[in-house]
Amino acid sequence: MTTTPVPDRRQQRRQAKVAVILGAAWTLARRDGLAAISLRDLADTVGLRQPSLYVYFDSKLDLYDAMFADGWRQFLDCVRHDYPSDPPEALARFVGECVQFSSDDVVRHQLLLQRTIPGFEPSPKSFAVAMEFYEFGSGLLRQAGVEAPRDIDLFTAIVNGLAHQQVANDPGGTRWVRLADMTVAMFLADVRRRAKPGDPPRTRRRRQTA
Amino acid sequence: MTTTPVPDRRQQRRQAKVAVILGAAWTLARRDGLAAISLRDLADTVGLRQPSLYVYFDSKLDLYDAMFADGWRQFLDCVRHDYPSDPPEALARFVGECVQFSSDDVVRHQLLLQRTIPGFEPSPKSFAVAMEFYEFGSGLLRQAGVEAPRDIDLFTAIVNGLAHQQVANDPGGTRWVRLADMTVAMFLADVRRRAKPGDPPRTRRRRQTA
DNA sequence: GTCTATACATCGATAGAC
DNA sequence: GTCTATCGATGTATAGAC
Repeated sequence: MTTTPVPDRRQQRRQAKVAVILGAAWTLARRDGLAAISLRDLADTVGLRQPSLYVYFDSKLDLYDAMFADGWRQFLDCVRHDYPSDPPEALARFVGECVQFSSDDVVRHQLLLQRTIPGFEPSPKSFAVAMEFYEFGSGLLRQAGVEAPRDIDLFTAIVNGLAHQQVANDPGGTRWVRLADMTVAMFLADVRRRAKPGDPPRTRRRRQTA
Repeated sequence: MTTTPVPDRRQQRRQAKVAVILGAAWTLARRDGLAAISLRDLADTVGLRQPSLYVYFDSKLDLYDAMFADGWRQFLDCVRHDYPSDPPEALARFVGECVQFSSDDVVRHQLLLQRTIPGFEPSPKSFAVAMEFYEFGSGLLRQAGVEAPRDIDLFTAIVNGLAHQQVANDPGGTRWVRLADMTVAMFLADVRRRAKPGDPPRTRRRRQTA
């Protein structure tokens, strides 16, 4: 969505080529490691010479930035669907899919959730995609009755922890994915337990749009 | 502990120099990023020429391996002390210190707990130090009545999650460190709740030595 | 052990022709 | 937009003097 009312053909061709390059970059990253991507390898893969990549990306860090946004879009596409009407059930489903998503691609998980590339900082535009994901997850949490910042912090830590352990110790498997339901139940029970004394009526906000 | 009964002076001098180099390597890693360490920079810092580093390390990956073992030793030194006699209390203290330790040095946390350096795999000797830490933590867990592999998996995920969020979103702060007590209480309550029906008498093992 | 010197392959990045 | 040519820096490694 730029300000151009009719995105012309060149822009479309360009974006299509960018998508091809990004796909090749992910493949190379999975093969050699995220930090070990070679721009010459990448150029070869897509039938270009190395300097020609600079037509599409200002630098290698700019390539990482595009991959960062691309990865969070994949994440959003993965979890944005219909959920069970029962909020706790929906939350458990969401957590399981998050952990599975990380497990499915280790280097993607590294780029999105760990900060390991020296000098890389996501641009505001790319970071906005990550925030969109965060807002979506916050909506599911809210519907399950979780709104305190402290509880949200704890929740993000738990989900990240499951994903991290899955990626680090059982990549491609389901050892921690399988703990999602049990973990969400533990978390929600604890939130309710701590909210019991007094139990002030929660301030209902307007429903989320996501 | 080598097989040499009396480690001679040269070995001591050598190990002292290795320690100096490692210290400089950590400093450079904190400044430039873990993957961005330059062996020429490192040599300059300790008053050596680049080829001379090869007297102490076989390669750059071998340097990372030494840093890996060094970091886990630091971790062990940090958490190996007297603990409250109450096991849940001890466990909470332990978790808080783990998260704080990660928060204190982001690149150290990256090297020890994330696998981000392409091609780096800890040697068996270095990995043994990490296992020693794991055994120590398992001992504290066992004393708190946690022995099921599933519960241990969940616990490691939770601790890692707190540490990761602390490092990624509030480096050097205490935002997730402060959640340690509450989180351990939540975890132990859930373990007890799930163990309630039947409650088979736990097989008591001999007390840990650590 | 440490140095000088050198070699090689690879990397990100830039200049300028077409 | 794509290319050739080139740059400086890097990691790795070796030879040989002291």
